[in-house]
Amino acid sequence: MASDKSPALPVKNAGGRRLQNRDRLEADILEQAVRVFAESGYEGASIASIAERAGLSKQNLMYYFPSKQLLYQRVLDDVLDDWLARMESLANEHDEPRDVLRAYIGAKLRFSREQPWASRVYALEVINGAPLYGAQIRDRVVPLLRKDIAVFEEWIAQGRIAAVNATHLMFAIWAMTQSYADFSAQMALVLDRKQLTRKDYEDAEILLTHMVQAAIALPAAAPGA
Amino acid sequence: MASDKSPALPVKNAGGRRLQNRDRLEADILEQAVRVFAESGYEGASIASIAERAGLSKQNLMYYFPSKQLLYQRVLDDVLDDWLARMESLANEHDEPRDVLRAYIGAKLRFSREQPWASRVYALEVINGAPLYGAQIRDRVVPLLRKDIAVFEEWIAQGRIAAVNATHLMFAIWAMTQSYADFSAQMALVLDRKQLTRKDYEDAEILLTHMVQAAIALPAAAPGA
DNA sequence: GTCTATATTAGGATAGAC
DNA sequence: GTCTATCCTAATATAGAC
Repeated sequence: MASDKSPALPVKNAGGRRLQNRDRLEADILEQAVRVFAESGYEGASIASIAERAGLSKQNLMYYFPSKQLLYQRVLDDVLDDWLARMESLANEHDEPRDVLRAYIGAKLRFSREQPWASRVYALEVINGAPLYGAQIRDRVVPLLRKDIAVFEEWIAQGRIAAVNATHLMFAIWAMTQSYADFSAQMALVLDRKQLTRKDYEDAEILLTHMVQAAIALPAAAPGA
Repeated sequence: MASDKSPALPVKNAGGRRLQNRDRLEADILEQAVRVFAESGYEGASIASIAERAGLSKQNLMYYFPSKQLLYQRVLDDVLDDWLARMESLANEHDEPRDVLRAYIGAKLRFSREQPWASRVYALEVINGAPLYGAQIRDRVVPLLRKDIAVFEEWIAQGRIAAVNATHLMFAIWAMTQSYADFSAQMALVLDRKQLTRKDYEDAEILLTHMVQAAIALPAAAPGA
């Protein structure tokens, strides 16, 4: 009975895990880390819970990621990499504003649906005032948003869309699409489901596209001009 | 210099504080608690940091709020009380849909501006899946949202607004207004300010009102109908 | 190069002093 | 009724074993 409560199970870790290469193991850790950080926030998340889900000891995890903060920043780096890769193909001079915006909303919504943990980790960091990742946001996200806003303003100057506040329009698009990851729990309660369905995302895309397109629609041109 | 590093300062607490009545002291604690929870999340917030800001020891704080979870729930209760008091005066059968929506957006934006910590604490809870407050959200928030959505649907049935998806329209309004508290850090970075100004909120209100009103505008009626 | 035993601090909570 | 000294667990991180 003395061995009954033996802590930390010196069970030798079965030997199989350690044979997979480092990259693979790091990927496993990061996959669990993004979920745990999304569920509890940076300070609430514990190395132990991440390690447990990834199937190794917390001390072992810290061999691969020497500190909690480094792990967290790596998680956010990956979140941004994924998001930027999806979004940068848009907002070119491109075709019609309507089509560009439809594609933009679709891509952002898809990210919320396919990577809800990533969206939430990012949102948590921003809500908390970006204490640990503000510099990266300033360097990698803000320039992109500014570039998109400049595109809107160009369209306005060319008379292709209505003269709305381009900055706040961008904020609105970001907020509406982001909320389908961040606020999905409340949405599911309103819709009386366990979680949002594919159909819900389709309905969302239709409404959001309609809202943005209605907002930028030029007033019906006076026929005689 | 030996006293230089004395921990915990057994300074007798000055005697003045304890003379104020319990209600006043609880209000002080709650005011600091909402800030700390907003900055660090539930698990990240520590009793010690809340107590320190409120000017008492953590053990003493726990005399007034016996557990962290009770303090947290009390904070969220107060957040909801404040929010509900501001919102329930709206969404009556009321005048024109345009005016009702303008007032609704204005009130929700004002809450984001005046009570950013309250908004953020609530948002953090929802993002984390509402593990500690889901029942209250279901009982107190969801019915209100459903009622508002039903009002939209009534308007649609009466042909007073365009036939949009009322549920997602409500989600969009919530997301856009909420984001001026939750994402203000990122917005400030984009706008290159330390924090959002009154003018920013005015610009926001104009754009959001325009977006929603454009979305619900009836297609230009055929003149001869 | 990979993993584990150990140190150290800070967390929430209780029992007891005033 | 109000506040404080103390307990115990769990957190991150390091030093050292294999």
